[in-house]
Amino acid sequence: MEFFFIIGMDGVDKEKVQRIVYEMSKGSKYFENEQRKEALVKQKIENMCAKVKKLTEEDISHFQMIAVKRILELEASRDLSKIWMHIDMDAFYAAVETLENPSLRGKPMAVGSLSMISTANYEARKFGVRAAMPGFIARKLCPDLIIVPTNFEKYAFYSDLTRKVFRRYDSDFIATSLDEAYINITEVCVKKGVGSDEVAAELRKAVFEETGLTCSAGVAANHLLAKVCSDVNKPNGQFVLPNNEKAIMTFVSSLPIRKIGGIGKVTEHILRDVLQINTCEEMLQKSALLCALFSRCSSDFFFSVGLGLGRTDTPEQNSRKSISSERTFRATEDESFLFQKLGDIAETLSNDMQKENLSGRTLTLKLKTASFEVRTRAISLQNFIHSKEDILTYASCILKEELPLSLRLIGLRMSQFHDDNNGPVNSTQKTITDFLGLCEGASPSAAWPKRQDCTSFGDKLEKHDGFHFSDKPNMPDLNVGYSSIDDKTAANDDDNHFFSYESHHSDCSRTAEGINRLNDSSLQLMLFKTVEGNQSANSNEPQYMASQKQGLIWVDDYICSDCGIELPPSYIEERQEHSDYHLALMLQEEESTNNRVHQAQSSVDGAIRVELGTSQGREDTRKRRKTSKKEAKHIPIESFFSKCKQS
DNA sequence: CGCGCCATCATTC
DNA sequence: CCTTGAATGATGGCGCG
Repeated sequence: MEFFFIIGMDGVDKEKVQRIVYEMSKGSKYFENEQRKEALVKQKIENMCAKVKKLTEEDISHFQMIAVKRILELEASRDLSKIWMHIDMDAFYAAVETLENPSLRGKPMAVGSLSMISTANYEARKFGVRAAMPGFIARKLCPDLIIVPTNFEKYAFYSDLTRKVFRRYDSDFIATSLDEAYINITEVCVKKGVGSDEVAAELRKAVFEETGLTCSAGVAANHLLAKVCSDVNKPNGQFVLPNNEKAIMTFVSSLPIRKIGGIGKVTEHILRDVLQINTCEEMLQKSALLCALFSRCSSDFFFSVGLGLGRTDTPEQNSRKSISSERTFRATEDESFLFQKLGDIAETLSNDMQKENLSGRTLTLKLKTASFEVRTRAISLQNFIHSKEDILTYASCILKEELPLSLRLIGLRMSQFHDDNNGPVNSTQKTITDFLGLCEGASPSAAWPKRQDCTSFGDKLEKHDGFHFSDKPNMPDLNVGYSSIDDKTAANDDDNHFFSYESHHSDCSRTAEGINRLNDSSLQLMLFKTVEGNQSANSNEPQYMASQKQGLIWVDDYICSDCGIELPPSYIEERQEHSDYHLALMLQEEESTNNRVHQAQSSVDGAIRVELGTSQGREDTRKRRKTSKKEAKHIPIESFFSKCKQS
């Protein structure tokens, strides 16, 4: 298992780097978790392979027809009329630190901490030090490494300087982070009557003169390609991909899929191992299979990649959809410590929300256990909250349900905003006409995960909701929707510190009154409790469960006798969970037939969770549900947070 | 069935 | 000092009207 792909780094002893990373990692809880996740990906890949094998000739020709049709549609939407430039600052944080402390120049150095590196300069990269690598491993790779703590104000300051330059070329340029931006230079090229290569060189020169920092530029017909191009001659270089189809197709034909924004480690792995897709070109060659295996949205994205299509428009500014705060600490079970942390997080979250005058009605608690397993629990309220007290009241309520547990991270996220200034929920909503306009502009999304606007198309104007967009697999057009994740530094100068803009929940104290306002969701929580109470009174149930566990049969040591799901013998835990699931279902049925009020049914979750809570460690309930029914295909992939970055 | 809601996963910097 | 923090979107299950 490798944590980092060592890409294009001449002079790096890859073998040695990998060995050291492995030595440092193996045996740790983190490592175990990574292995667990890897196994799940492998399983998913096997399932998909099986699915491919089962496809008949007819199936394939059927999908082939669909694929060809969609590819033609996409091709027809190609827009070569714009010239986009993507700018990526070189080792930005490290470069800024070096600028302010020239003694660092020429020495291997990284920005971050011993637990995590944000950016490494090029000297450090020679040793294999990378962003997203923990500092203690980086030190092992490069004992002389200087690690400088992050200082975001500095970076924001220099980022602003670069943006002043960008603005001169495109007043509507799109900043995607402190160190990256998309700039539409179509007009500038025309006005100055020069080629895009000259414009790029000029802009980079201006950036250097006004900031002392170097950057790399990529020029192409759309965002997706421009971004790839800016990486080609990094650092301090540029690459122009001419706006003609031939050049684009040639470029794309040998391009490894991993270079594309939106295709990460897992997707790369799946595409390679299931369909032998390594280059973007092969996305088109395997189009029928892609159609067969992936959703419309995903397969269309893959085809776009194969065609070298991407966004060509400047989306209107998207407003924030959620705000969150989280903290990692040494794993502990100490509840008073955990609740104190929760309070801290609630406070920073509340402060952050006040800065932007936000109020939300969905609160999500995020936990990471000592074994690196991530769980989230959310509640939606009827009213909008923003005060520390309110947040803490509800958050504590959810957290209690999960304890006891050894945790290494707690996080809180608020979403479903009510913005004071703009009236209820998201006024910057697109109208249907806007949506169609976007579609006519054609371009499929530059990044894969963009179907948000399709959804709001179906919605009424105000309905837009932040956290989750339900699915419409059969929307007429894929598309578009863009998250211009601008930094907090951008434009939030509203110094309105209204503590009570909605009188009825402004100064609610965290105890009595807070609890009184508990609504539906909190009611559900209460229900959990009720069930739990019943259960613990019923003390013979655990044994009953234990005896039943052996009752379930794995046909051919592989297939569940009850629902047909396939789980290899080596998946001991998963099997255990699976039988627990059936058991919980049974108990559930028993209970509901035994006069149980419909309330109990509506909290299946709670019931299942509680039962399992006593039979063994608390496990996730969703997984069980997922494995129910015919849904044997998708064992969920766990997320990786180790990255494969090069910049 | 469509929608709201929840949980998990993937991705990015 | 032993694997970050913030944000977004996709996907999919479940319950409800």
